[in-house]
Amino acid sequence: MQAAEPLERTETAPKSRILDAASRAFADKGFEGARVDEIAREAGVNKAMLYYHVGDKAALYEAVLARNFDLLSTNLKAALAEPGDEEARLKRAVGVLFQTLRRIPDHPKLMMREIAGGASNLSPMIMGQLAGIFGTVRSLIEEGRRSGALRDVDPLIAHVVIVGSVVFTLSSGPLREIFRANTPGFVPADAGDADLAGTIGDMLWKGIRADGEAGIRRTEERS
Amino acid sequence: MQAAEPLERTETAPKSRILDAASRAFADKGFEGARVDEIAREAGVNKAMLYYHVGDKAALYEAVLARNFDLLSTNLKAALAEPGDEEARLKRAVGVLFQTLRRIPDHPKLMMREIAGGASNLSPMIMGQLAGIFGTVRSLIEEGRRSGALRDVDPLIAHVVIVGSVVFTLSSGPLREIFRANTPGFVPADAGDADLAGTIGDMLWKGIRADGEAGIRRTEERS
DNA sequence: CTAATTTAACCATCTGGTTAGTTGTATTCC
DNA sequence: GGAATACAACTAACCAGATGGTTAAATTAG
Repeated sequence: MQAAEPLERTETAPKSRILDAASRAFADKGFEGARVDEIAREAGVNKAMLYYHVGDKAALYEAVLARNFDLLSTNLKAALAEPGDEEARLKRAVGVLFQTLRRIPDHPKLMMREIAGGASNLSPMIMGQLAGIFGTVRSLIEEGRRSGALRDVDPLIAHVVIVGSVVFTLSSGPLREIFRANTPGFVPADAGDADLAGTIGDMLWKGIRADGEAGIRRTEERS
Repeated sequence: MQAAEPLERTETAPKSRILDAASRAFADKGFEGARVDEIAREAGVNKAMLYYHVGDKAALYEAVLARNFDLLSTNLKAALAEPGDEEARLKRAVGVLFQTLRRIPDHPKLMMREIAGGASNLSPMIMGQLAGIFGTVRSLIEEGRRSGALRDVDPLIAHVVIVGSVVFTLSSGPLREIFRANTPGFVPADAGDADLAGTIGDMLWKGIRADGEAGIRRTEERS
Protein backbone atom coordinates (compact mmCIF):
# COMPACT_ATOMS: atom_id res chain seq x y z
CA MET A 1 0.00 0.00 0.00
CA GLN A 2 1.34 3.35 -0.91
CA ALA A 3 1.48 5.43 2.22
CA ALA A 4 1.10 8.86 0.75
CA GLU A 5 0.38 10.31 -2.63
CA PRO A 6 3.39 12.42 -3.44
CA LEU A 7 1.95 13.55 -6.72
CA GLU A 8 0.62 16.73 -8.14
CA ARG A 9 4.10 18.00 -8.57
CA THR A 10 3.86 18.91 -12.19
CA GLU A 11 0.20 19.78 -12.40
CA THR A 12 -2.93 19.17 -10.46
CA ALA A 13 -4.26 15.69 -9.88
CA PRO A 14 -5.91 14.12 -12.93
CA LYS A 15 -9.24 13.77 -11.22
CA SER A 16 -9.30 17.42 -10.33
CA ARG A 17 -8.40 18.39 -13.87
CA ILE A 18 -11.14 16.12 -15.18
CA LEU A 19 -13.72 17.71 -12.92
CA ASP A 20 -12.59 21.17 -13.92
CA ALA A 21 -12.94 20.41 -17.59
CA ALA A 22 -16.26 18.65 -17.06
CA SER A 23 -17.61 21.56 -15.06
CA ARG A 24 -16.79 23.97 -17.84
CA ALA A 25 -18.27 21.75 -20.51
CA PHE A 26 -21.49 21.00 -18.64
CA ALA A 27 -21.96 24.66 -17.83
CA ASP A 28 -21.34 25.90 -21.34
CA LYS A 29 -23.13 23.22 -23.30
CA GLY A 30 -25.37 21.39 -20.91
CA PHE A 31 -25.28 17.75 -19.94
CA GLU A 32 -26.31 16.47 -23.33
CA GLY A 33 -24.26 18.98 -25.25
CA ALA A 34 -21.03 18.27 -23.40
CA ARG A 35 -18.83 15.77 -25.20
CA VAL A 36 -16.95 13.23 -23.14
CA ASP A 37 -14.12 13.11 -25.64
CA GLU A 38 -13.71 16.84 -25.45
CA ILE A 39 -13.73 16.85 -21.67
CA ALA A 40 -11.00 14.23 -21.66
CA ARG A 41 -8.96 16.11 -24.21
CA GLU A 42 -9.33 19.38 -22.34
CA ALA A 43 -8.28 17.68 -19.13
CA GLY A 44 -5.27 16.23 -20.89
CA VAL A 45 -6.19 12.63 -20.17
CA ASN A 46 -7.19 9.66 -22.25
CA LYS A 47 -10.91 9.13 -22.39
CA ALA A 48 -10.65 5.73 -20.76
CA MET A 49 -8.83 7.36 -17.84
CA LEU A 50 -11.86 9.50 -17.28
CA TYR A 51 -14.05 6.44 -16.93
CA TYR A 52 -11.40 4.80 -14.80
CA HIS A 53 -11.08 7.68 -12.35
CA VAL A 54 -14.60 9.02 -12.17
CA GLY A 55 -17.12 6.85 -13.94
CA ASP A 56 -19.59 7.47 -16.71
CA LYS A 57 -21.00 10.76 -17.85
CA ALA A 58 -23.70 10.86 -15.19
CA ALA A 59 -21.21 10.18 -12.40
CA LEU A 60 -19.02 12.90 -13.80
CA TYR A 61 -21.89 15.34 -13.69
CA GLU A 62 -22.81 14.44 -10.16
CA ALA A 63 -19.22 14.75 -9.00
CA VAL A 64 -19.02 18.25 -10.42
CA LEU A 65 -22.24 19.32 -8.75
CA ALA A 66 -21.33 17.77 -5.43
CA ARG A 67 -18.00 19.54 -5.35
CA ASN A 68 -19.54 22.90 -6.14
CA PHE A 69 -22.40 22.61 -3.67
CA ASP A 70 -19.98 21.55 -0.99
CA LEU A 71 -17.93 24.71 -1.34
CA LEU A 72 -21.03 26.84 -1.50
CA SER A 73 -22.59 25.26 1.52
CA THR A 74 -19.45 25.55 3.61
CA ASN A 75 -18.92 29.21 2.80
CA LEU A 76 -22.55 30.13 3.32
CA LYS A 77 -22.82 28.43 6.69
CA ALA A 78 -19.59 30.05 7.86
CA ALA A 79 -20.84 33.47 6.81
CA LEU A 80 -24.15 33.08 8.59
CA ALA A 81 -22.66 31.62 11.73
CA GLU A 82 -21.04 34.94 12.58
CA PRO A 83 -23.20 37.29 14.61
CA GLY A 84 -24.80 40.44 13.37
CA ASP A 85 -28.21 41.97 12.89
CA GLU A 86 -30.52 40.77 10.16
CA GLU A 87 -29.47 43.35 7.67
CA ALA A 88 -25.79 42.61 8.08
CA ARG A 89 -26.31 38.88 7.93
CA LEU A 90 -28.49 38.97 4.85
CA LYS A 91 -26.09 41.24 3.04
CA ARG A 92 -23.19 39.11 4.14
CA ALA A 93 -24.97 36.05 2.80
CA VAL A 94 -25.53 37.73 -0.53
CA GLY A 95 -21.92 38.85 -0.61
CA VAL A 96 -20.63 35.37 0.15
CA LEU A 97 -22.99 33.83 -2.37
CA PHE A 98 -21.76 36.31 -4.90
CA GLN A 99 -18.08 35.84 -4.33
CA THR A 100 -18.24 32.09 -3.94
CA LEU A 101 -20.10 31.73 -7.20
CA ARG A 102 -17.58 34.03 -8.81
CA ARG A 103 -14.94 31.53 -7.86
CA ILE A 104 -16.93 28.72 -9.47
CA PRO A 105 -18.59 30.56 -12.32
CA ASP A 106 -19.78 27.32 -13.84
CA HIS A 107 -22.03 26.60 -10.93
CA PRO A 108 -24.70 29.24 -11.54
CA LYS A 109 -24.93 28.04 -15.09
CA LEU A 110 -25.30 24.45 -14.00
CA MET A 111 -27.99 25.43 -11.54
CA MET A 112 -29.90 27.36 -14.14
CA ARG A 113 -29.82 24.46 -16.53
CA GLU A 114 -30.80 22.04 -13.82
CA ILE A 115 -33.73 24.12 -12.72
CA ALA A 116 -34.82 24.55 -16.32
CA GLY A 117 -34.86 20.79 -16.58
CA GLY A 118 -37.23 20.56 -13.65
CA ALA A 119 -34.54 19.41 -11.24
CA SER A 120 -35.39 15.92 -12.32
CA ASN A 121 -31.82 14.72 -12.73
CA LEU A 122 -30.54 15.51 -9.28
CA SER A 123 -29.35 12.52 -7.29
CA PRO A 124 -30.44 12.12 -3.65
CA MET A 125 -26.99 13.15 -2.55
CA ILE A 126 -27.19 16.43 -4.43
CA MET A 127 -30.74 16.98 -3.25
CA GLY A 128 -29.47 16.59 0.29
CA GLN A 129 -26.85 19.26 -0.23
CA LEU A 130 -29.45 21.54 -1.75
CA ALA A 131 -31.77 20.96 1.17
CA GLY A 132 -28.95 21.87 3.55
CA ILE A 133 -28.38 25.17 1.82
CA PHE A 134 -32.06 25.91 1.74
CA GLY A 135 -32.29 25.12 5.43
CA THR A 136 -29.54 27.61 6.18
CA VAL A 137 -31.21 30.40 4.28
CA ARG A 138 -34.61 29.47 5.67
CA SER A 139 -33.30 29.80 9.21
CA LEU A 140 -31.95 33.22 8.43
CA ILE A 141 -35.27 34.37 7.05
CA GLU A 142 -37.40 32.82 9.76
CA GLU A 143 -35.26 34.29 12.51
CA GLY A 144 -35.61 37.63 10.83
CA ARG A 145 -39.37 37.25 10.71
CA ARG A 146 -39.57 36.28 14.37
CA SER A 147 -37.44 39.20 15.42
CA GLY A 148 -39.62 41.51 13.40
CA ALA A 149 -36.79 42.63 11.17
CA LEU A 150 -38.27 41.04 8.10
CA ARG A 151 -41.70 41.12 6.58
CA ASP A 152 -43.87 38.07 6.58
CA VAL A 153 -42.46 36.67 3.35
CA ASP A 154 -42.60 33.06 2.32
CA PRO A 155 -39.08 31.80 3.07
CA LEU A 156 -38.98 29.60 0.03
CA ILE A 157 -40.04 32.40 -2.28
CA ALA A 158 -37.58 34.78 -0.68
CA HIS A 159 -34.88 32.18 -1.06
CA VAL A 160 -35.67 31.74 -4.72
CA VAL A 161 -35.68 35.47 -5.34
CA ILE A 162 -32.35 35.92 -3.57
CA VAL A 163 -30.63 33.07 -5.35
CA GLY A 164 -32.30 33.91 -8.63
CA SER A 165 -31.13 37.50 -8.51
CA VAL A 166 -27.55 36.58 -7.80
CA VAL A 167 -27.38 33.66 -10.17
CA PHE A 168 -29.04 35.57 -12.97
CA THR A 169 -26.79 38.54 -12.46
CA LEU A 170 -23.67 36.44 -12.47
CA SER A 171 -24.62 34.37 -15.49
CA SER A 172 -25.92 37.18 -17.62
CA GLY A 173 -22.66 39.12 -17.63
CA PRO A 174 -21.88 38.46 -21.28
CA LEU A 175 -25.39 39.36 -22.35
CA ARG A 176 -25.22 42.61 -20.38
CA GLU A 177 -21.99 43.55 -22.06
CA ILE A 178 -23.65 43.18 -25.43
CA PHE A 179 -26.51 45.43 -24.37
CA ARG A 180 -24.21 48.02 -22.89
CA ALA A 181 -22.16 48.06 -26.07
CA ASN A 182 -25.29 48.59 -28.16
CA THR A 183 -27.00 51.16 -25.98
CA PRO A 184 -25.73 54.67 -26.64
CA GLY A 185 -25.11 56.91 -23.69
CA PHE A 186 -24.81 54.04 -21.30
CA VAL A 187 -22.21 53.33 -18.71
CA PRO A 188 -19.93 50.98 -20.59
CA ALA A 189 -19.41 48.33 -17.94
CA ASP A 190 -20.85 46.78 -14.84
CA ALA A 191 -19.81 48.13 -11.51
CA GLY A 192 -17.10 46.12 -9.82
CA ASP A 193 -17.97 42.89 -8.08
CA ALA A 194 -18.15 44.28 -4.57
CA ASP A 195 -20.41 47.08 -5.74
CA LEU A 196 -22.57 44.69 -7.67
CA ALA A 197 -23.00 42.42 -4.68
CA GLY A 198 -23.65 45.45 -2.50
CA THR A 199 -26.25 46.83 -4.86
CA ILE A 200 -28.11 43.57 -5.09
CA GLY A 201 -27.83 42.83 -1.39
CA ASP A 202 -29.27 46.26 -0.75
CA MET A 203 -32.16 45.74 -3.13
CA LEU A 204 -32.97 42.38 -1.62
CA TRP A 205 -32.74 43.64 1.92
CA LYS A 206 -35.02 46.56 1.24
CA GLY A 207 -37.34 44.22 -0.57
CA ILE A 208 -37.93 41.93 2.37
CA ARG A 209 -37.24 44.01 5.47
CA ALA A 210 -40.17 44.91 7.64
CA ASP A 211 -42.02 48.03 6.62
CA GLY A 212 -40.52 50.39 9.17
CA GLU A 213 -42.73 52.95 10.79
CA ALA A 214 -41.15 55.43 8.44
CA GLY A 215 -40.63 53.36 5.37
CA ILE A 216 -44.27 53.00 4.56
CA ARG A 217 -44.56 55.72 2.02
CA ARG A 218 -47.25 54.66 -0.34
CA THR A 219 -45.67 56.73 -3.03
CA GLU A 220 -48.46 59.17 -3.34
CA GLU A 221 -46.01 61.98 -3.19
CA ARG A 222 -45.73 63.51 -6.58
CA SER A 223 -44.24 66.94 -6.60
CA MET B 1 -62.70 14.72 -47.50
CA GLN B 2 -65.04 17.09 -49.17
CA ALA B 3 -67.22 19.47 -47.26
CA ALA B 4 -67.41 17.05 -44.39
CA GLU B 5 -64.01 18.06 -43.11
CA PRO B 6 -64.33 16.87 -39.54
CA LEU B 7 -63.76 19.82 -37.29
CA GLU B 8 -61.02 18.40 -35.12
CA ARG B 9 -59.63 16.00 -37.60
CA THR B 10 -56.90 18.47 -38.39
CA GLU B 11 -56.53 19.77 -34.84
CA THR B 12 -54.15 22.71 -35.19
CA ALA B 13 -51.90 23.66 -38.06
CA PRO B 14 -48.89 21.36 -38.41
CA LYS B 15 -46.38 24.16 -38.03
CA SER B 16 -47.96 25.29 -34.81
CA ARG B 17 -47.94 21.75 -33.46
CA ILE B 18 -44.32 21.39 -34.43
CA LEU B 19 -43.36 24.59 -32.64
CA ASP B 20 -45.29 23.53 -29.56
CA ALA B 21 -43.53 20.20 -29.39
CA ALA B 22 -40.17 21.78 -30.10
CA SER B 23 -40.66 24.39 -27.41
CA ARG B 24 -41.36 21.71 -24.85
CA ALA B 25 -38.42 19.59 -25.90
CA PHE B 26 -35.93 22.45 -26.00
CA ALA B 27 -37.10 23.69 -22.62
CA ASP B 28 -36.97 20.31 -20.94
CA LYS B 29 -33.81 18.95 -22.48
CA GLY B 30 -31.94 21.84 -23.98
CA PHE B 31 -31.01 22.41 -27.58
CA GLU B 32 -28.57 19.54 -27.76
CA GLY B 33 -30.68 17.25 -25.66
CA ALA B 34 -33.82 17.68 -27.70
CA ARG B 35 -34.26 15.02 -30.32
CA VAL B 36 -35.65 16.01 -33.69
CA ASP B 37 -37.27 12.61 -34.15
CA GLU B 38 -39.04 12.95 -30.85
CA ILE B 39 -40.25 16.46 -31.62
CA ALA B 40 -41.67 15.23 -34.89
CA ARG B 41 -43.30 12.25 -33.24
CA GLU B 42 -44.79 14.37 -30.48
CA ALA B 43 -46.12 16.80 -33.05
CA GLY B 44 -47.67 13.90 -34.93
CA VAL B 45 -45.67 14.69 -38.02
CA ASN B 46 -43.16 12.88 -40.15
CA LYS B 47 -39.65 14.11 -39.50
CA ALA B 48 -39.16 15.22 -43.06
CA MET B 49 -42.28 17.34 -42.75
CA LEU B 50 -40.63 19.17 -39.93
CA TYR B 51 -37.74 20.09 -42.14
CA TYR B 52 -40.18 20.92 -44.90
CA HIS B 53 -42.27 23.28 -42.80
CA VAL B 54 -39.72 24.91 -40.55
CA GLY B 55 -36.16 24.06 -41.42
CA ASP B 56 -33.31 22.45 -39.55
CA LYS B 57 -32.91 22.20 -35.82
CA ALA B 58 -31.43 25.66 -35.45
CA ALA B 59 -34.25 27.25 -37.42
CA LEU B 60 -36.70 25.36 -35.28
CA TYR B 61 -35.10 26.73 -32.16
CA GLU B 62 -35.09 30.25 -33.45
CA ALA B 63 -38.72 30.02 -34.51
CA VAL B 64 -39.70 28.93 -31.01
CA LEU B 65 -37.79 31.74 -29.38
CA ALA B 66 -39.07 34.36 -31.80
CA ARG B 67 -42.67 33.35 -31.23
CA ASN B 68 -42.26 33.49 -27.46
CA PHE B 69 -40.43 36.79 -27.35
CA ASP B 70 -42.99 38.29 -29.63
CA LEU B 71 -45.84 37.50 -27.28
CA LEU B 72 -43.85 38.67 -24.32
CA SER B 73 -42.84 41.92 -25.93
CA THR B 74 -46.36 42.70 -27.07
CA ASN B 75 -47.89 42.09 -23.67
CA LEU B 76 -45.21 44.00 -21.81
CA LYS B 77 -45.42 47.04 -24.01
CA ALA B 78 -49.19 47.09 -23.75
CA ALA B 79 -49.02 46.88 -19.98
CA LEU B 80 -46.54 49.72 -19.68
CA ALA B 81 -48.31 51.95 -22.15
CA GLU B 82 -51.19 52.43 -19.77
CA PRO B 83 -50.79 55.30 -17.36
CA GLY B 84 -50.10 55.02 -13.67
CA ASP B 85 -47.51 55.97 -11.09
CA GLU B 86 -44.20 54.17 -10.91
CA GLU B 87 -45.30 51.67 -8.32
CA ALA B 88 -48.39 50.68 -10.25
CA ARG B 89 -46.52 50.41 -13.51
CA LEU B 90 -43.68 48.34 -12.10
CA LYS B 91 -46.05 46.00 -10.36
CA ARG B 92 -48.16 45.77 -13.46
CA ALA B 93 -45.07 44.92 -15.47
CA VAL B 94 -44.15 42.17 -13.04
CA GLY B 95 -47.70 40.87 -13.10
CA VAL B 96 -47.80 40.79 -16.88
CA LEU B 97 -44.38 39.20 -17.05
CA PHE B 98 -45.58 36.61 -14.60
CA GLN B 99 -48.81 35.75 -16.30
CA THR B 100 -47.43 35.84 -19.82
CA LEU B 101 -44.64 33.47 -18.88
CA ARG B 102 -47.18 31.25 -17.20
CA ARG B 103 -48.89 30.95 -20.53
CA ILE B 104 -45.64 29.94 -22.19
CA PRO B 105 -43.93 28.08 -19.36
CA ASP B 106 -41.23 26.81 -21.66
CA HIS B 107 -39.91 30.27 -22.25
CA PRO B 108 -38.32 30.91 -18.85
CA LYS B 109 -36.57 27.59 -19.15
CA LEU B 110 -35.30 28.43 -22.59
CA MET B 111 -34.06 31.79 -21.35
CA MET B 112 -32.28 30.22 -18.42
CA ARG B 113 -30.54 27.73 -20.64
CA GLU B 114 -29.65 30.40 -23.15
CA ILE B 115 -28.17 32.67 -20.52
CA ALA B 116 -26.25 29.77 -19.05
CA GLY B 117 -24.76 29.23 -22.46
CA GLY B 118 -23.51 32.79 -22.56
CA ALA B 119 -26.23 33.92 -24.95
CA SER B 120 -23.89 32.91 -27.72
CA ASN B 121 -26.48 31.15 -29.84
CA LEU B 122 -28.94 33.98 -30.23
CA SER B 123 -29.51 35.11 -33.78
CA PRO B 124 -29.54 38.84 -34.58
CA MET B 125 -33.31 38.67 -34.94
CA ILE B 126 -33.74 37.32 -31.44
CA MET B 127 -31.20 39.77 -30.07
CA GLY B 128 -33.26 42.52 -31.59
CA GLN B 129 -36.38 41.32 -29.82
CA LEU B 130 -34.47 41.07 -26.57
CA ALA B 131 -33.12 44.56 -27.01
CA GLY B 132 -36.66 45.82 -27.55
CA ILE B 133 -37.82 44.30 -24.29
CA PHE B 134 -34.83 45.64 -22.46
CA GLY B 135 -35.51 49.07 -23.89
CA THR B 136 -39.05 48.98 -22.60
CA VAL B 137 -37.99 48.07 -19.08
CA ARG B 138 -35.13 50.52 -19.18
CA SER B 139 -37.52 53.35 -20.03
CA LEU B 140 -39.68 52.43 -17.10
CA ILE B 141 -36.75 52.47 -14.72
CA GLU B 142 -35.16 55.62 -16.07
CA GLU B 143 -38.43 57.51 -15.94
CA GLY B 144 -38.80 56.37 -12.37
CA ARG B 145 -35.34 57.61 -11.56
CA ARG B 146 -35.95 60.96 -13.15
CA SER B 147 -39.20 61.45 -11.30
CA GLY B 148 -37.48 60.54 -8.06
CA ALA B 149 -39.69 57.56 -7.41
CA LEU B 150 -36.86 55.10 -7.83
CA ARG B 151 -33.41 54.94 -6.38
CA ASP B 152 -30.39 55.49 -8.56
CA VAL B 153 -30.10 51.87 -9.61
CA ASP B 154 -28.33 50.63 -12.70
CA PRO B 155 -31.21 49.93 -15.10
CA LEU B 156 -29.54 46.85 -16.52
CA ILE B 157 -28.93 45.37 -13.10
CA ALA B 158 -32.45 46.18 -12.00
CA HIS B 159 -33.75 44.61 -15.17
CA VAL B 160 -31.76 41.46 -14.55
CA VAL B 161 -32.93 41.23 -10.97
CA ILE B 162 -36.57 41.68 -11.95
CA VAL B 163 -36.46 39.16 -14.75
CA GLY B 164 -34.28 36.80 -12.77
CA SER B 165 -36.64 36.79 -9.84
CA VAL B 166 -39.68 36.06 -11.96
CA VAL B 167 -38.03 33.54 -14.22
CA PHE B 168 -36.40 31.73 -11.35
CA THR B 169 -39.61 31.62 -9.40
CA LEU B 170 -41.57 30.29 -12.33
CA SER B 171 -39.05 27.67 -13.31
CA SER B 172 -38.27 26.40 -9.86
CA GLY B 173 -41.84 25.38 -9.07
CA PRO B 174 -41.15 21.65 -9.18
CA LEU B 175 -38.08 22.01 -7.00
CA ARG B 176 -40.01 24.08 -4.48
CA GLU B 177 -42.67 21.43 -4.26
CA ILE B 178 -40.03 18.88 -3.36
CA PHE B 179 -38.70 21.10 -0.61
CA ARG B 180 -42.12 21.85 0.76
CA ALA B 181 -42.93 18.16 0.84
CA ASN B 182 -39.73 17.44 2.74
CA THR B 183 -39.86 20.30 5.18
CA PRO B 184 -42.07 19.52 8.18
CA GLY B 185 -44.35 22.21 9.42
CA PHE B 186 -44.27 24.07 6.19
CA VAL B 187 -47.09 25.46 4.17
CA PRO B 188 -47.66 22.71 1.65
CA ALA B 189 -47.95 24.74 -1.51
CA ASP B 190 -47.11 27.99 -3.14
CA ALA B 191 -49.56 30.79 -2.90
CA GLY B 192 -51.72 31.21 -5.96
CA ASP B 193 -50.33 32.85 -9.03
CA ALA B 194 -51.75 36.28 -8.43
CA ASP B 195 -50.44 36.27 -4.89
CA LEU B 196 -47.06 35.06 -6.02
CA ALA B 197 -46.78 37.80 -8.62
CA GLY B 198 -47.99 40.32 -6.07
CA THR B 199 -45.47 39.21 -3.48
CA ILE B 200 -42.58 39.38 -5.88
CA GLY B 201 -43.71 42.63 -7.41
CA ASP B 202 -43.89 44.07 -3.93
CA MET B 203 -40.42 42.86 -3.02
CA LEU B 204 -38.96 44.27 -6.19
CA TRP B 205 -40.72 47.58 -5.83
CA LYS B 206 -39.58 48.04 -2.28
CA GLY B 207 -36.11 47.02 -3.36
CA ILE B 208 -35.70 49.76 -5.91
CA ARG B 209 -38.03 52.56 -4.85
CA ALA B 210 -36.48 55.72 -3.54
CA ASP B 211 -35.42 55.64 0.09
CA GLY B 212 -37.98 57.52 2.07
CA GLU B 213 -36.65 60.19 4.38
CA ALA B 214 -36.08 57.44 6.94
CA GLY B 215 -34.66 54.56 5.02
CA ILE B 216 -31.36 56.03 4.00
CA ARG B 217 -28.64 54.03 5.60
CA ARG B 218 -25.71 54.06 3.31
CA THR B 219 -24.43 50.71 4.49
CA GLU B 220 -20.76 50.71 3.57
CA GLU B 221 -19.95 47.99 5.99
CA ARG B 222 -17.75 46.23 3.49
CA SER B 223 -14.42 47.69 4.32
C1' DC C 1 5.93 -10.69 -9.85
C1' DT C 2 1.66 -8.04 -8.90
C1' DA C 3 -1.23 -4.37 -9.04
C1' DA C 4 -2.32 0.14 -10.27
C1' DT C 5 -2.37 3.17 -14.41
C1' DT C 6 -2.64 4.38 -19.02
C1' DT C 7 -3.38 3.85 -23.92
C1' DA C 8 -4.99 2.94 -28.73
C1' DA C 9 -8.30 0.87 -31.13
C1' DC C 10 -12.78 -0.54 -31.45
C1' DC C 11 -17.99 -0.75 -31.62
C1' DA C 12 -23.07 -0.63 -31.21
C1' DT C 13 -26.12 2.74 -31.36
C1' DC C 14 -28.01 7.09 -32.18
C1' DT C 15 -28.67 11.58 -34.57
C1' DG C 16 -29.47 15.25 -37.70
C1' DG C 17 -30.44 15.55 -42.12
C1' DT C 18 -31.61 13.96 -47.05
C1' DT C 19 -33.85 11.77 -50.92
C1' DA C 20 -36.74 9.48 -53.97
C1' DG C 21 -41.15 8.68 -54.44
C1' DT C 22 -46.48 8.99 -53.30
C1' DT C 23 -50.95 11.21 -52.66
C1' DG C 24 -54.53 14.49 -53.06
C1' DT C 25 -56.24 18.33 -55.34
C1' DA C 26 -56.62 22.58 -57.76
C1' DT C 27 -55.73 24.46 -62.44
C1' DT C 28 -55.12 24.33 -67.30
C1' DC C 29 -55.97 22.64 -71.83
C1' DC C 30 -58.47 19.93 -75.34
C1' DG D 1 -66.47 16.82 -69.21
C1' DG D 2 -62.10 14.86 -68.57
C1' DA D 3 -57.28 14.10 -69.43
C1' DA D 4 -52.95 16.34 -68.44
C1' DT D 5 -50.35 19.17 -65.59
C1' DA D 6 -48.58 21.46 -61.49
C1' DC D 7 -47.79 21.65 -56.95
C1' DA D 8 -48.01 21.48 -51.95
C1' DA D 9 -48.21 18.03 -48.35
C1' DC D 10 -46.59 13.90 -46.90
C1' DT D 11 -43.92 9.32 -46.13
C1' DA D 12 -40.56 5.45 -45.67
C1' DA D 13 -36.11 4.39 -46.04
C1' DC D 14 -31.67 5.60 -45.84
C1' DC D 15 -26.91 7.53 -44.58
C1' DA D 16 -22.56 9.52 -42.97
C1' DG D 17 -20.71 10.95 -39.03
C1' DA D 18 -20.67 11.43 -34.20
C1' DT D 19 -21.11 9.65 -29.42
C1' DG D 20 -20.88 7.16 -25.05
C1' DG D 21 -18.81 3.41 -23.59
C1' DT D 22 -15.60 -0.95 -23.60
C1' DT D 23 -11.50 -3.84 -23.88
C1' DA D 24 -7.27 -6.02 -24.29
C1' DA D 25 -2.85 -4.94 -24.16
C1' DA D 26 1.08 -2.10 -22.67
C1' DT D 27 3.54 0.57 -19.21
C1' DT D 28 4.88 1.89 -14.75
C1' DA D 29 5.58 1.48 -9.78
C1' DG D 30 6.31 -1.05 -5.42
